[in-house]
Formats: sequence, structure tokens, C-alpha cells
Amino acid sequence: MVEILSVILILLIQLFFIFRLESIVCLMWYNYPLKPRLVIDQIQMRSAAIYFSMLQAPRGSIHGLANFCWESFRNISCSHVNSSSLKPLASKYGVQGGYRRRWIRRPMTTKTGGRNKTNQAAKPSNLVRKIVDKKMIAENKDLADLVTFIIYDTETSGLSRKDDRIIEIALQDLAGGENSTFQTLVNPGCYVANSHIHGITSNMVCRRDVPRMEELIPILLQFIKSRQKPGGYVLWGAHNSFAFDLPFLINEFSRCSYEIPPNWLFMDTISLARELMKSGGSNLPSGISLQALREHYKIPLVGSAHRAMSDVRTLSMILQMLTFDLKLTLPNLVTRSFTAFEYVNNKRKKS
DNA sequence: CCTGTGCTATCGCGTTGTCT
DNA sequence: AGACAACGCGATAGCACAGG
Repeated sequence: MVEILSVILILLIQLFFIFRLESIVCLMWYNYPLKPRLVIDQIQMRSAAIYFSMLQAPRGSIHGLANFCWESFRNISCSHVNSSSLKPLASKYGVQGGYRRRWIRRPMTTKTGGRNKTNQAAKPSNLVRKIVDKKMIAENKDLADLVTFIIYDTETSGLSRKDDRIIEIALQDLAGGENSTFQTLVNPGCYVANSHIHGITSNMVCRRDVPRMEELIPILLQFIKSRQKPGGYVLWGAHNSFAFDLPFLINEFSRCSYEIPPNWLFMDTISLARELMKSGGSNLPSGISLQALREHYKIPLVGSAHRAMSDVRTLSMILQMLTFDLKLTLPNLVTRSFTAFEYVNNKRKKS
């Protein structure tokens, strides 16, 4: 008698979790009421697709949520599945496949061109391939004592990462204090064709008293070392960093046979601006350019735009506004960053 | 001008359910 | 059992936009 009652009780608990978890997921996604099992399974998938397109949430996160629910259920089911009376139920509702299969990302088995591309990632020559666990860094309680936040900006002789060179670089350590900024012109050893953008002419940079990049990098490394905390990390931020400044920086380091230190992390403020625009928390009608953000936040222009230090100072203030609006903390920024090695590796995987 | 990123629309394959 | 429709979802193309 007691045995029968315990089996009924376990069955009820399982049924509760089957319908409860699904109803939670359904209600969260599309306010679907509780429906019979098979219908729910399809509704979940449809509503999930709507959720993606409406909010542009990463698809993985939905899978994560769904799988979390399933895992929760599975764990509970697994704990009882040894009971022979419950095996059919467990197998039907997920433990051994069945409908649960629908939640799993399918492996790439399709034959369309390019889908089964082999991983073409090659090992970059000048980047230290040290794994940096950003999650671990972000979870460090003394993060503020570990991270040096540098805002940087570069002016270049053009747009081509291959043919053009950095002609000016400026940095600002957000911690402030003495010697918290660094700015210099760089002798590119080539003609500057885009002086109309930044006002820097060949005559200004192609001079003996202007350092070339190979001379500047050791000075730059020394400056960063002087600002860095013992055993800490340097978080570099720039506007459109991943598409512009960082590739130039990587190319210059590579060209001069220098390694970008593995404890340097890079983040892009343009992605924060996009996030803000998407969230609708702030109206950015005129785009997400540095100028648009400056006007949006009513930040006065100090010096001339498109000069490195002027843009760095502007971006420093914009960053504070963006992180405030998005309610981001330092750990949030660290988890959004990449090392130079990761950046190059990701780029090669995509191409 | 060049190049990277993000978004949107579209295509095509695999899975599932339904109908005959 | 087989045909078909509906759907999810990965991959891709095309576009806009950002940087100098």
C-alpha cells in the first residue's frame, strides 16, 4: 500500500514538473496558456522564433533557457528513473530522447555550400596564445584593483589596414592622476593622403623628431607598464575598435615584430551604442557615430574632432554615459572584451 | 576610398505531425 | 507507408554604418 502511494506521489511530482516548467516557458515567451503536451511543444518553438525576431536576442540564450528548464526536469526525472514504473514516462518526456531532441542544436549535416567549412583558423605568428579566462577575471571581487582601463584612439593615413599606417595615437588611463595620458604623432614613412580628415600632414609626421612605430612601441609598452597593476589586466576601449583601431594596432605590432601582451583586453564602444539604440532606453536619432553620441550627451568638443586626444577625451565621457544608461559594471565590460589573439582567431574563423 | 560588424531577408535541410 | 505541409534553424547575401 505504501509502495503504491509512493509511486503515485512520484508520478504526480513528475507531471507537475512537466506542465509547470512548460507553462513557465510558454508564459514567459508569449503568454500562451497551459496546453496539452504535443501542442505546447510546437508552440514553444514558434514563440521562441518570434522572440528572436522581436528582440534580436542571441539564439543561443533561448536554447540555454530552454535547456536549463529541460535539464532541471531531467535531473529530477533522472533521480527517479531507476524506478521501473517511471521509465516509460521518462523516456517519452525527454530523459532518453523523444521530444527532448527538439531542443538540441542539430549538428551541421546539411550539404549547402560553405556549411561544412573546415576550420581555417591558423595560428597567428605574433600573438601570444595564452588562454585568458575573462569570466574568471570578471568574477574577481577585486576587479577594480586588477584592471587598468585605457581609452585610446588612432589617426591613420587612410582606411586600408594593409597599406595605411597609424600617424597619431592617444591614450588616457581612466584612473586619472599624474601621467594618465599619452599622445604622440607617429612617423608612418609614407605620404599622408587624408589630411583633410584630421589635419595631420606629411610634413608634420615625416620628420626625424617624430618617432616611427618600431621606436614608439617600447615606449608605449613602458607607459602601459607604468599604469598597470601588479598581475593585472589592461582593458583597451575605442570607438569602432574591432573594425578599425584594433586591426591597425595589431598590424603595426606585427610589422614591428612585437607581441601584443596576452593580458591586454580590447572592447568596442560602438557595440555599447548599438545595444543602447536597440534597447530603446535612449533615443539616438542621428546614429551611433562618435559625433552623434557626443551631441546626444551634449558633450562639448575640446580641441578639434578627428584628433586622437580630443576623441579620447570625448570617448571617455561618452563611455561613462553609455555604461550608466546600460547599467553596466566593470565585470560586464570585461566579459565583452577580447584579447588580440581571440580577435584574430575569430576573424580567421569567419573568413 | 577599405574593412569589419550587425541586421534582415532568404534559402535549404532536417524533423515532426497530419492526411490519405 | 508515403506524401505533404509546417516549422526550426544554420548559413549566406546584401545592405547600412562606423572608423581615417
